[in-house]
Amino acid sequence: MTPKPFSQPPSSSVHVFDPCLTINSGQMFLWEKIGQYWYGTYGNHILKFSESGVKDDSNNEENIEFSSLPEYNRWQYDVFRLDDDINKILSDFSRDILVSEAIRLYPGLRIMRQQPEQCMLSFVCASNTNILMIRRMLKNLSRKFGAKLELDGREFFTFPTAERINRADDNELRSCGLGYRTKSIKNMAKNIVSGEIDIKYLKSTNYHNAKKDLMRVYGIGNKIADCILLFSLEKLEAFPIDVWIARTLFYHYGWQTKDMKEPKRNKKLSTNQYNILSETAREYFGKYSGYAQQYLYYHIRESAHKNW
DNA sequence: GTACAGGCAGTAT
DNA sequence: ATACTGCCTGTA
Repeated sequence: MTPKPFSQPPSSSVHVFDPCLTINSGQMFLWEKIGQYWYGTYGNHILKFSESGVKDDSNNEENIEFSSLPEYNRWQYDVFRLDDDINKILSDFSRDILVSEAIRLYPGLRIMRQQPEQCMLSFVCASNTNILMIRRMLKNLSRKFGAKLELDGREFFTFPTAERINRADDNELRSCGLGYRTKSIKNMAKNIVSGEIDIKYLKSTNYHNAKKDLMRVYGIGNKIADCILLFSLEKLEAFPIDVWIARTLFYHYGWQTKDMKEPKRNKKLSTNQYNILSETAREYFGKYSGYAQQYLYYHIRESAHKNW
């Protein structure tokens, strides 16, 4: 399975991030727009920014108003990854036709940096379900186990800590709509509290070590581990492969592993197939493969008129 | 009623 | 290594 060579020259245009587009891309679950403001749950913080100013003066984000509760100074640098050199990252793989098309259509799309504990507890709920359902589960969890904060005369709930989830009653968790994921989130929380899952270590070690460590937890498989690594543990080479990405790798890139005749439905990727495709993607897209995945994912979902 | 939605673990071959 | 199966919940 040799990757096709790049077939387009690198793009040299300037890229400016678009927070709204980024939030809408399905990587973040607990953000909502109320009036002209976006509000997001980030661990024990509620983050807020104004939408106005993004479109009119797209060359700087100075006139976007950012705030938070409790105070988190300049959170946008962490959360919107303004520390990334986006032009360098995009030029790393923008010669690929499909990704460069996605970059042209959605130049403001980015990856957001999530709070690791929240990210782990969130994505462990994301198996075999859709984004609407994930949102519902996480909202229910926050309402039930998070702390209530008042902002702009409205109630918000922070995301529950692992410690709180760990001592939550199974039936209470289940009543949030988790179903069989109850066991998974409970195990995730337990592993975080006990220190079996050590966020500092996961951040500092390399991609493969961190992934191996994460996948020891009940409920964390290949895909969910990659999401956690990409969105919260600084592993930009992580390339999560869901059914959509798998179909794209098959139909567009022609990267079929043995027996992957038609990944239409029922045909789930085996662990081995996942690993082969994942490695192939990293070789092809480079050390920022996660960004390429995000552009691909958004593009193919939009083309399919999927609702978020 | 049936099919499907951004997987994973357990078991059998 | 791969194939098959069950699984909560909600919607079309």
